[in-house]
Amino acid sequence: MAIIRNTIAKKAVFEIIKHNKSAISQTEIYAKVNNICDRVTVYRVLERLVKEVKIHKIVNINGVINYALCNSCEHDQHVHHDHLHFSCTTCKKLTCISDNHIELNIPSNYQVAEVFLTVSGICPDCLIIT
Amino acid sequence: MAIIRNTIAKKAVFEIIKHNKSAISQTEIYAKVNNICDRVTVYRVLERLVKEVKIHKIVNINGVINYALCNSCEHDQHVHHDHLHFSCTTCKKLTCISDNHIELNIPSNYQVAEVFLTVSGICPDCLIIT
DNA sequence: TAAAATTATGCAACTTTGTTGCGTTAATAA
DNA sequence: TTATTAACGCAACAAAGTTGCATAATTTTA
Repeated sequence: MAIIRNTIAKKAVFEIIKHNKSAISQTEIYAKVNNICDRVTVYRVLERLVKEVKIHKIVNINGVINYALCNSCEHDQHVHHDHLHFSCTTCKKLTCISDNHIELNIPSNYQVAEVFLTVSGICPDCLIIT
Repeated sequence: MAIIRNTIAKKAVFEIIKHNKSAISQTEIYAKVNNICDRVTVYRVLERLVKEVKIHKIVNINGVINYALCNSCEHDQHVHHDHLHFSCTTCKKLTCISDNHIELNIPSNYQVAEVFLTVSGICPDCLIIT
């Protein structure tokens, strides 16, 4: 059984994700770590944090993978995250929106694991600029 | 005003997407065109088909962009596709599921454009194998 | 507390996916 | 049938992600 260590790089990456108001990509995270570690390390740290369920992956509408720790699921460890993600087409930011319980109508021969609900459009910040 | 031509490559790509039972990626499409055209051409054809609203893009839960013409929206040209996509974690296939009208609860300061609803899990084909 | 074990890192090299420029080919309209 | 120009192929490039391996750092244990 592998013991996961709490290294400097891991702490830094986690803090960046924690304090970022929207979900953030590997590229953006690497730009923020200020060369305290290698590009590859960021990938490996993210992988470990996901495995530990400290953060989770969210795919943007353009296919970019973002990482976030969602406020709405901080209190419990549910695998099911049926909250909503807002993907801004202007600034490309991905934001977590409060819980949105939805009723699904999926054929019984499909085994559902997770529900991903993403809405595209323009976020409040970008609407102000316009 | 540019006139869009109906070329051999375009017809081939369209046929592949049309006859594939699940959404398909550029890589998979290129593998199927059997060298009738270049890799770059597939990218450009897909771009044109999306612009013509003959096919549309769907992002898989792992960030892979897939293309499909959804049965549920063949009859009308609605920009809003609020049907559901099932993303199989075993075979990685992305399938369109029948319409699933959902009620959303999004703050009024967000301007909604499109709704993307993707469910991950195991598809019927993979369940049989297990 | 020093040595052994093992987790994590850096670096280099590589793969995959997607993009761009430009000269050439081919589809369509006249 | 020719002229126009959209579409293509090719080469080169860029971005994103992965892998192998030697080294560094941390933890265990003796």
